[in-house]
Amino acid sequence: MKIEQKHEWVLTAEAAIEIQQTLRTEVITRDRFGVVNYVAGVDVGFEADGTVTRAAVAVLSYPELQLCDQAIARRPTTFPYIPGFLSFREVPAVLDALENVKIMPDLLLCDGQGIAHPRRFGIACHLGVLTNLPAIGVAKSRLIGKHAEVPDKRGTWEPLYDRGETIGAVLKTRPNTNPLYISPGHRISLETAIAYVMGCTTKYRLPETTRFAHKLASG
DNA sequence: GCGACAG
DNA sequence: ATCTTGTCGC
Repeated sequence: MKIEQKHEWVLTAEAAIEIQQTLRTEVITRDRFGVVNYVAGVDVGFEADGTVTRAAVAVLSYPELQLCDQAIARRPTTFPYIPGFLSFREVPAVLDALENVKIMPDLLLCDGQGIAHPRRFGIACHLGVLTNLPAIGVAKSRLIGKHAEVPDKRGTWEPLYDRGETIGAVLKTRPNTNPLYISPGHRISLETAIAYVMGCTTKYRLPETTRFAHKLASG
């Protein structure tokens, strides 16, 4: 897959904010996709004291969740971890990995937030807009927003609010474990995003897509 | 000014 | 993210 380069990756914090505010206007939070035959999990790890970024993409069949394709890419780390700017650190390597995938996924499950972000442009939005693929933000912890406590039962969820709007959902994918923070990344609604995350999750807290991608990105 | 803060 | 064994709880 060829990916259009919409902007530079070597930037100042001010330039990064400008890019987020520009690209956020392209984010679509309604369902704009057809049949989903393949879902992909995306994850990133680091090597050599963090100087090398390693991205992994795992493509699974849906709804069977069998691993069908995978790709890994390495790239020098050029951006530090700053809350609110995670995509500038991880996306370049992920795009490299996506270009090496043979089976193009119909949906992306990303580690991190979608619109549940200070400027409504988390890593799932950034990846979705640059690839034009439907994307969901699946985070293991909260970046922003408030929510009620989630009942301890698989499948239950509570809305995540910020500044008067619903920006995501706090979803219990498994009893006795911390919930996941789900938010639309691109071309998908919150309700549909929740349904697909549940559809990709079996007996563990994390979706199978994320679990496969994590194995690849870690060793 | 004082905390909070995806991976 | 990463450094890392055993251990607590369903």
